[in-house]
Amino acid sequence: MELRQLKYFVRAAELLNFTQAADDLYITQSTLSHQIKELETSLNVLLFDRIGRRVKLTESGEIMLEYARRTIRQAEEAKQVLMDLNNLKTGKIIIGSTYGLVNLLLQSATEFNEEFPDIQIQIVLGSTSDLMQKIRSYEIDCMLSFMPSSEDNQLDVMRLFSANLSLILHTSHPWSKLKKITFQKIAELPLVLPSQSYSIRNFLDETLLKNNMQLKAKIEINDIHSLLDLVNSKKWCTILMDTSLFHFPELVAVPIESKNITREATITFPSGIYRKASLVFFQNLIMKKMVMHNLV
Amino acid sequence: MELRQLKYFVRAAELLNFTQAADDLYITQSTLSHQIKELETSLNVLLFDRIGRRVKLTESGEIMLEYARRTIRQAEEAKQVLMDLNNLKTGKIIIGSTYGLVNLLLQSATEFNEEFPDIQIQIVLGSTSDLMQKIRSYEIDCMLSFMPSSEDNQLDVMRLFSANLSLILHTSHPWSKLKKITFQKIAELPLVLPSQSYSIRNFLDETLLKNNMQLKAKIEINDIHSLLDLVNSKKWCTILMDTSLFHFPELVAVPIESKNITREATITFPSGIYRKASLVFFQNLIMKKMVMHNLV
DNA sequence: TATTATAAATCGAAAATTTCGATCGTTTAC
DNA sequence: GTAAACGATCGAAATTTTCGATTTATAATA
Repeated sequence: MELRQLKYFVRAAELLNFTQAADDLYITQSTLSHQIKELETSLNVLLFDRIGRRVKLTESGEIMLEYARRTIRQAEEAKQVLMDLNNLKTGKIIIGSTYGLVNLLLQSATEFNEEFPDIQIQIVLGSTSDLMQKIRSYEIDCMLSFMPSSEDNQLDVMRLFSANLSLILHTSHPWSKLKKITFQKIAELPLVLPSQSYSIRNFLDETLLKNNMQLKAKIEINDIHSLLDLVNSKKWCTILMDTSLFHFPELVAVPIESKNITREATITFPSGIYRKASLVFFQNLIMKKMVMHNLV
Repeated sequence: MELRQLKYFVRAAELLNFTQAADDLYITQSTLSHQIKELETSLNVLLFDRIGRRVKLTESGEIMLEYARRTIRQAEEAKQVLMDLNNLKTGKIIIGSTYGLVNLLLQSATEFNEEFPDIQIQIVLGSTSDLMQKIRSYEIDCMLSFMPSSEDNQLDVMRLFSANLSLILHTSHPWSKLKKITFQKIAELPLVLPSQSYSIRNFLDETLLKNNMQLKAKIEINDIHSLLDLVNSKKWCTILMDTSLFHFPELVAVPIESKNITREATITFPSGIYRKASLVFFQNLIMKKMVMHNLV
């Protein structure tokens, strides 16, 4: 058993397709096939069921996948600790985010880069559940998301700030000074809404359902920035979390009058494993930003 | 970085002598030298200080040693879990013991072998501190010892039974029916004592010191069984924990009247890591034996 | 049902890596 | 000052890994 073989195995187990996995690993399919077999021989166990031309993990394979990841992780942690020890500010951090928080993330990423110009920041957008799965398999270092405080003790979830479902208006709009607003009133306005691919949209739809309300969007769009551009043009309004307004000084958020319009933004790490220096810095950066914006 | 290199590194770090380590690993010194250098290159860090013809670990090396062991351990755990899953009752368990408990261990070993004839039992005798160090570096699977309940949360210590410092006599001796006896009285008897290499002897000496007492042994011997043979010949007495009497039906233990004559026998595992099926069986065996002998 | 496309296994050769044995250069011990 | 001990280095040998081509089996399609 060698780390190389474990890495090959993990990728093959993830893709369940030797050809693709081999491409991904920049080796040939024959090499992968051979090395998997070698690993199986050394463990004296079959890791894959070869059913015809397709493969699936055996029970042993499922278990081995977990241990293989842990072993690789342990080795990478060793390397990272040594790098931190030597104050080597190089490498990469991979940060997951839901669409609703990518705005916040991008700002922090810029500041991060000023401190660590040689550390690459890789951003992975996805749904909360996508990202949680990636955290578990160590594919991302941390994630930003709106999340119901989960009881999973494999995850280290920290609260960042509360966000309220709000009507987003241009300051020139007569209602922009309101302290709050009802769904009934909103129904009168020309609405642009984010498309279903955003979790905010699901949250809005659920909230409407609970309130026995309906809202029809005149326009749907799958890019928050473009959406806000539209609102900025004074012709439209939208509904977003009030914290999505970074960089639009002429827009205001009016909280909606209803129950359960609050969501908690969180940053999540896999728990119990070494947190590299750069990642700790990133975490502090994000949290400091929260304080600065009085969002806490 | 490969597991092979980590294994080479760990052995070299333990022996701090490449030539010896290479012998131990059944490779040549040149191979070891080369592979260590390869590892250092891949980590971009020096693991050893080469001072003249001698080597010592760098700070990075010390840290790496810990991570290397963890990584190797994780890989071996994977293998073990798969073996357990397939009900493969083969392999090896390595059990540490202090001299005072090896008697108990040997009995259990015999029973263990009846259940798992294909699992090799390797017994490592040593002092409590020796063994604790070996537990920490995963050299032994568990250990039997008398131990003051340690607060180390890296160790999983379980109590087996209490043992009292006792005078050991032949049943024919007039004092053999006594319920207890003082050190003053014992001083009148012809004593054989275990030599300083046994922890029981240290414990006895400390207890005497606390009681402002002295005892002179006529004979000292570094083998408990031979010592008991002498006592069995009716000419001698000795002082041991009362639980050391297995297999000598004609000997009795008379507890000594004094404070702090009790020690707790314990079985200790490294905590938080997978315990293979055979080891769990061994643990149950030992604990069941305790119940059977009413030692709990 | 025959045909085609897909995917893993297998085989032999090439490439790369690991290992070895011999030797070199220091350092330590006597 | 000499000999022994030890790690580094070098080139060659052995082993392992990788590759490309081919085979085999299966699923999809005509």
